[in-house]
Amino acid sequence: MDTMQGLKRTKYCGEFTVDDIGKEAVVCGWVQKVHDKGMLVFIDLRDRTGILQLAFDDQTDPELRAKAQTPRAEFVLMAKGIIRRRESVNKKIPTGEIELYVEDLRILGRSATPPFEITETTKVNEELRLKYRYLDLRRGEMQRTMQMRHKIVKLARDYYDENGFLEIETPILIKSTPEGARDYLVPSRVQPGSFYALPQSPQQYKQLLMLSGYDRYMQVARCFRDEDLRADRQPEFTQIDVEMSFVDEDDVMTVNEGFMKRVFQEALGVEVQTPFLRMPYQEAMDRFGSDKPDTRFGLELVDLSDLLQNCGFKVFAGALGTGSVRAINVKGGADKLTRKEIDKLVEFVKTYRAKGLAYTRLTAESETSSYEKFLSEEEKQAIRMRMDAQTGDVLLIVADPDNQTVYDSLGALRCEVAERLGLIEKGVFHFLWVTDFPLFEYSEEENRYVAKHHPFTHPAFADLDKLESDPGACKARAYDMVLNGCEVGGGSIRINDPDLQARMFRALGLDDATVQERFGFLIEAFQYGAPPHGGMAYGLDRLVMLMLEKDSIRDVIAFPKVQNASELMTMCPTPVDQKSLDELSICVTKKEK
RNA sequence: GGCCCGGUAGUUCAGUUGGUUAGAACGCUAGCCUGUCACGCUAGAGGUCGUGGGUUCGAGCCCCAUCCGGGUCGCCA
Repeated sequence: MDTMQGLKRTKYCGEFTVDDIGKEAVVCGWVQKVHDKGMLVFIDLRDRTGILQLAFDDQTDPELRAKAQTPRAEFVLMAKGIIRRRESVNKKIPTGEIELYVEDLRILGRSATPPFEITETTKVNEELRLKYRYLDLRRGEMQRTMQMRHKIVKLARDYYDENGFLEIETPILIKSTPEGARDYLVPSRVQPGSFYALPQSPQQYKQLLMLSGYDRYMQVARCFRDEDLRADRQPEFTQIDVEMSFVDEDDVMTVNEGFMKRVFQEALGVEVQTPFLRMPYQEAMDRFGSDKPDTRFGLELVDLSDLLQNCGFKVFAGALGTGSVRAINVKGGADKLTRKEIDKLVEFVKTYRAKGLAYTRLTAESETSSYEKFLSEEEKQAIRMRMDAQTGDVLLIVADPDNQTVYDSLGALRCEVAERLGLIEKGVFHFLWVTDFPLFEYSEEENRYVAKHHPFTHPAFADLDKLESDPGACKARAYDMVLNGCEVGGGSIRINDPDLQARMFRALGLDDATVQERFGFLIEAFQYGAPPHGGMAYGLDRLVMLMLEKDSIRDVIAFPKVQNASELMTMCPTPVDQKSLDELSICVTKKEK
């Protein structure tokens, strides 16, 4: 192998243009492809900017030409020569009109045959890509993704800086508070039996920073949650975390709409209209069956409950009272939604606990329905009228005594149908705020109310007197930023009154001792002049994923984890040796495998 | 923890009703080639069909278990 002694790179491969013709140049990179024609040798050299062709011909010193025939894919080369115009142009690449006519070639690194070809087009199993992530990251698509991610983070820092925000780092080793998601725990060596937690978010620290008078804070913050993974969820992820003092909802929303406008403009060249639509939670549920509605298409939910008060059909009648009967009309969907397709949708809604899916399919030839025969002519007509049912339409109905089940199943169904029917336009970005969330939700598992957002969320002013008497009816001063059916960010105005915070903890069923043990420092801090404050946090990974229209969050993270929370390259987590465990006073009782 | 999908050369895949020696393309190796760029030509190597068990005269194919990966429900203040 050679050294790079005496050579210094002049420019990246992709930066050369016809203006460089005649100039001497030194380039370095990885071998994309060798075209060995015997007397003519071409090597495509790749770096993070693109590809430049190295050329050797019959005028080249035979020894050098022979050397040029030895590199294989992914060898690391450095070459000195003269940029010249190509005899035959390759219109497919930006540097296709020029080449480097090589005078000095150095082989700086050899490569084994890679487990997969590193090209733009080769399809490779993700499992293999992740095992060899360092090779996968060489691909142009990943290079562009990482560069875009960098740009978005830089825009965040620039934007918030220009608006008076300070980036302040908060600790990674923090106190464990078992409210909410599971914590990742870190054992303390010097205090046997005690543990730190990794932060699920910098929530409490950023609130304390407001109390300390920093007024506007932001952080690109790594967060950890020990919960099961999804296509859009990783156990460690990055938040753009923002907090402001002396603000209300409008202030937080306005400054963050500004960030979206800026980042979409500068990173993607997309104009985002502000202010965003604001939609109360209940409206989002009633119209879209979701608190993060995808507003890029219609298929809105329609409540049929009032039409079926005296209905003889048990499935519908049984849903009334505690629940409801709701439907979507798939306009003109009858050709695509065949009986067989509808059967699949029936199975689909069952995953959301719906017991079934009633349908009416109206084609020019026939009208088929799973339920109309159980209804009176008046009821049937009333439904069709309300749904604006016409020939070519398909009505899909879910009835359930639990409203949440109706919302969940129909909300997911409308997205599924839109996907199958191709109703979702590419390259469009629909933002909205969902507001007026419930403050609490009832946990069947814990048999008590739990905070829907987190326990520091300020209740709506109108509901302050209902905190104890009717917690289920209390609204929160919380807001989620929703983009194309995905929650990209969320936040709230926080409680700054220690008495109100204490009432909140009591409403959550936490006794004084527990509150003191878990949140004592916070309550105490709030005795010392806490300003009104609020903020929000973005899921950076999700934002990047949506901006680049990727299907998986793993595609925008350099070294992601797979579904069982392990990393396929290093194979962590791994058992540790007994000595390490002893040092930490840890005894492992259950060993897997 | 539940449900669904997948696992066959290095890679991406095909493999009929269970039937002889498991195929293709790309990649790889060797040789040839004076403008290639999805180069071309000639020759060649390469397989524990994820793993274990079972059914059968016979299993890549059927059954059971298990591992790995993906999607999803629960979970994710």
